[in-house]
Amino acid sequence: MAATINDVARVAGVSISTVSYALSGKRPIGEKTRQRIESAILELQYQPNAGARALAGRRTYILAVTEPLRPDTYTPAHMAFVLAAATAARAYDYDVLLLTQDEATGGLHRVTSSRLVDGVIVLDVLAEDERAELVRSLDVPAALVGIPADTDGLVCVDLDFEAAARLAVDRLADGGHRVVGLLGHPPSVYARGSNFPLRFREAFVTHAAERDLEVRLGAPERTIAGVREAVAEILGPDRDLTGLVMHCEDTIQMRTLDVLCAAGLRVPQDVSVISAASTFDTSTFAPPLDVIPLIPAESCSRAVELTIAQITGTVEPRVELIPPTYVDRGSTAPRRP
Amino acid sequence: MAATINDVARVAGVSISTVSYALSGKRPIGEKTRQRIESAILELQYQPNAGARALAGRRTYILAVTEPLRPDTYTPAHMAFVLAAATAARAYDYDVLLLTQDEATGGLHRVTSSRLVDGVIVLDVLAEDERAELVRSLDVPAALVGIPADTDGLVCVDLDFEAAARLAVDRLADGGHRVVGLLGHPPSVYARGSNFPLRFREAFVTHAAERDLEVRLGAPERTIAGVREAVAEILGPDRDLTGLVMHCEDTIQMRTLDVLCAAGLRVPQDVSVISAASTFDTSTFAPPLDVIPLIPAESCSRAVELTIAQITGTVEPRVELIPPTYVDRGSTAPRRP
DNA sequence: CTGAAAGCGCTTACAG
DNA sequence: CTGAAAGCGCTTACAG
Repeated sequence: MAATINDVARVAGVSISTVSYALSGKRPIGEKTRQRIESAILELQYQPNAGARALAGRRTYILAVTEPLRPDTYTPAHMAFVLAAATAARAYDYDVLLLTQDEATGGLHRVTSSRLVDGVIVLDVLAEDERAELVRSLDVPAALVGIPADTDGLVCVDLDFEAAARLAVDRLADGGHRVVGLLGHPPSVYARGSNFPLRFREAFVTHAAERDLEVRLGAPERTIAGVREAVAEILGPDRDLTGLVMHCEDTIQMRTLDVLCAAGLRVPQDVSVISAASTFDTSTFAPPLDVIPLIPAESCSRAVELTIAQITGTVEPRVELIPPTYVDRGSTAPRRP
Repeated sequence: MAATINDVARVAGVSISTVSYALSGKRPIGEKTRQRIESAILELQYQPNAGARALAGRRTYILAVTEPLRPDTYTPAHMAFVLAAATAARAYDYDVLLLTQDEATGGLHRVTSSRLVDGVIVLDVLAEDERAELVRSLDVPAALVGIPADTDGLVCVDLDFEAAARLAVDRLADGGHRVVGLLGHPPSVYARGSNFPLRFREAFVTHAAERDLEVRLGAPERTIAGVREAVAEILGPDRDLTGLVMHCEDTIQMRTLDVLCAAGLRVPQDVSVISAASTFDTSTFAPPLDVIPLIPAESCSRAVELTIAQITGTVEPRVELIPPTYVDRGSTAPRRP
């Protein structure tokens, strides 16, 4: 039914190897020849057979993307990464095979050893992640978006969460704030061993100490009551807190702003607020928030790049940290006496 | 490097065709033979090469899943469908190739005509959806989850949203409620041409008229202010509304409950509330809500089933509507005089 | 600049 | 119940 390379060769009056080389560009083709091949391809609507190409070329042009999507996972952010990975892959003419939960390791094993995929992108990496182990032992082209506890032999890419935390602290300290708070993820997220919330929190505490700030930590549940409670606690009985950093889901951030507003606290006049390592758009919040963005496209396209580099050559194991940037939207101000 | 079927055959002392048949089960194998083959496979850690299998067997065991993930799309719900499709596919030993936005039609064309995939699952179908056209003209095994305006020649599966709307209306009407409201999606969702919100709303209005109810419609924005405004409007100046159906995102539903609570209205004593066609868990809401669930696993596994049936045989074009069910959690009560 | 041919690793009639 | 062999549709040395 579908046209094959033989059909194209016949119609163009050349050999199939010439057609193949014309397609891959791996050797020079005469001008008239290339024209004849091109029109034959158009005429026949030829599309190379993926299976044959994979078998002969030892390359499927498919990348596995594993994203466990665990319960309690914050879907929009994780999906943003899946999407970014897919988009980045397409930019290199790769397709993406989606591997989810139950398949975390079994599926990875299956698709790599059957050569269904040329490489692997690992998303939502835990500090202790069996997928990291597997990738290491499988010795397959791969990149992790996130940093496991043991990075030995692995290629990892991530936002520099420690630097992001320091950036937020410095912004507040430089503004003269003395008492600052961190509103983090729900407790279960820290318990699960997701590594970046911990990395952020530790760096936050450490650097705040270095800058001589008093630090208060909150880990609110998603409910309105949970947020209200955490905010009240972090503000303190005297409401002496004047700097607030939020490293959590958009729902919690929006609710926090609701709560501050209801409490009669103005941003930034009474409290300076920074949204840290956020994947969502804080410019539509009321008020718009200063943000240190976490850009999925950035880490994912680098991860794809490094994976493909491994497919076509060699890449030294490494941990690449992406430097954070600060976007000012007027939600911070110097502390008022 | 990796073991091939030839290695297995050699180690087991049989021909490669016997190994192949042992693997596929397409012809009976002697007991001792099967044992020898099995242990050879284990010993060599043999995994059939996907490319070779695709080429010779004309089957890749991959399904394309297209989910545009448009801006303004409600990610968690859509992801739930992608996940459900992936899970359902794996149950049939199929993998899933993820096709996103820009690739809506171009990608579909590419992966089907290169025989990269055996079939297609189309998610988040619009009333006018170019993917529906494409699937029709490509004549590839496919199923849509959702109902386009023109279903001619297509296989479609979806929750029966009309029946769901009637179910909700009947519940309220039977409880003696006379003034009922529908809190729907943000206006942009209706504008976009997503078909199920419209199907639900129309059936709601029609059936409420049949049951002699006064109907009020709201389409709030996601913000707290937007919800507050819509709820106030729907309650009416006299607050004579006693039945409320919500067909919208969880954020809006949670905020609506906040607003009702703040207004001093109790559920179900003052207002009976039903969550309709919801993919999320309403049992953790305060209060837990009666729900007519929309279960992604249901429609997706049926869609996968019908697609695979097309791959292996013939399936008549059809529109399959899944009957809704009602889960009582005590958020509705008879109207008090 | 181009072609003839081997080979990638399977599946499946065909034969016994 | 099992084997020998053709063939799936490409890529890529090898040769000219």
